[in-house]
Amino acid sequence: MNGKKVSESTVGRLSLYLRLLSELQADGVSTLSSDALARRCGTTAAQVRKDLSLFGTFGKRGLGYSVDELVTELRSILGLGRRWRVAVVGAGRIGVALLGYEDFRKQGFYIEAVFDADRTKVGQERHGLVIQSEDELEEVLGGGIDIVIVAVPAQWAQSVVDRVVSAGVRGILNFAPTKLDVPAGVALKNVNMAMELEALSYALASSGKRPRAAVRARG
Amino acid sequence: MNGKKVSESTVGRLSLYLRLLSELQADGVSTLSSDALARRCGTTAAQVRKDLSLFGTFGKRGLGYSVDELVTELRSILGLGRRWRVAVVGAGRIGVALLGYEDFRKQGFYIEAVFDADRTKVGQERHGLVIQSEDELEEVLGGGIDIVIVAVPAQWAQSVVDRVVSAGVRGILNFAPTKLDVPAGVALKNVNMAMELEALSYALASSGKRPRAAVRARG
DNA sequence: CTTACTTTGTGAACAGTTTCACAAGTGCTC
DNA sequence: GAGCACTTGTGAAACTGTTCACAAAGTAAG
Repeated sequence: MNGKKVSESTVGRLSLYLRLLSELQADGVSTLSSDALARRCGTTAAQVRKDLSLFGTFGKRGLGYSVDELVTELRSILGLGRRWRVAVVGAGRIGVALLGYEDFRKQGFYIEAVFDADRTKVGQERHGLVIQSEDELEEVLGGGIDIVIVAVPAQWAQSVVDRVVSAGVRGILNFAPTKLDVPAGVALKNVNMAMELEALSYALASSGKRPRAAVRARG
Repeated sequence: MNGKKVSESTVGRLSLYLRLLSELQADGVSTLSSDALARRCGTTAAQVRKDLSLFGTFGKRGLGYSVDELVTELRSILGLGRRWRVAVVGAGRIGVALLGYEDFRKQGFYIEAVFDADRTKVGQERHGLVIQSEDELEEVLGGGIDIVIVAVPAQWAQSVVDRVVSAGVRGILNFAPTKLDVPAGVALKNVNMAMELEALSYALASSGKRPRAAVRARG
């Protein structure tokens, strides 16, 4: 492994590679070229090789990559070799939908707590978890939660994030449609569905005006 | 407006600007400099001006931008001056959660139909919409649906997309954690929550090893 | 009207990412 | 083991997106 910096897009592609390789592994495929992987991920062979080369030398010339080995390496690179303890703040529609999302658990992300500010919800059960009061946020998060998913209305998101950060959490996934500030050293990712719809709106509206404005998102 | 190409990141920022400006407009702010806007959006003044300059000349030198005017312009640029007719395919947890998401409707995205392959769900009501059979997909979509949100399990997503595209829909928002192919001329956007979590995992895992690996997502 | 100050719009410089192109390594066959 | 077909890893080139820096244009005050 060399010490070059790794871009966000590279990390995104690594996730994609891993997902695909896991499927192939289940299908019993043992070896794969960068070209075959690239084709299935909608990228190029050179891109695949560059991405992987940031972390080491995993391929065999003339042969390609061992699927098993690459799955192992990618899981290690992405930090998926361990159990990540996750909490959800906000037991609204989105927050609750995430509680039951099996894909998270499959990759080692275990949702262990869910909070809501609404006293009438506190104590109720959702997908096997009892909704806790936001008053208990600091106490519970301090017990070793790694990642918090923020699914509260936009106007409260920043204050929730501030509390979460001061409770020592260093990874945040934000679903509130607003820009959040976190101190350096805290990783923040945003899922903004309204923004994606607006991007579609833009693509559709402008493709009507300009002759060729096809937009294809990566992976 | 000049004919330069507009990057995905620019479009994303335009959404952000619009959201912020709408808030300021509600607060009665009438005028704003690129620097003030940039600061609130986590970008730079030059970036704001470059983004806007792709579409026209909206500012007044020495003064800044009129909030009202810019809101109008951005809505027009993003194609938000109209009602977009949306359908959701997949009435699972995520699909149903989206039906009740008020933010969509606020920006002009109206969810008018929801489909599921599960016969036992068909006919049931969710958030005021009756779940329809996927057999009716082509017929209903042909009635003028602009955008389809795909919220089905990954292994069925591609076949749903193929049907949706051949029904004439040209905008797709995909929540299935898989890479989809669409023909040129169809706009596809992906929301991949598992991938975002993996990016957090990467950031957290590697910040433990390397001295300074703070990751701050834009927006 | 003139001066001082503010802010835009944009060409040019810079930085980051992707693609190209090819030497070097590997397996297979004869 | 020599020749052939294939594929990797990577420096260099091309491309894309961001930041800089400044002329031009506007406001405000005296």
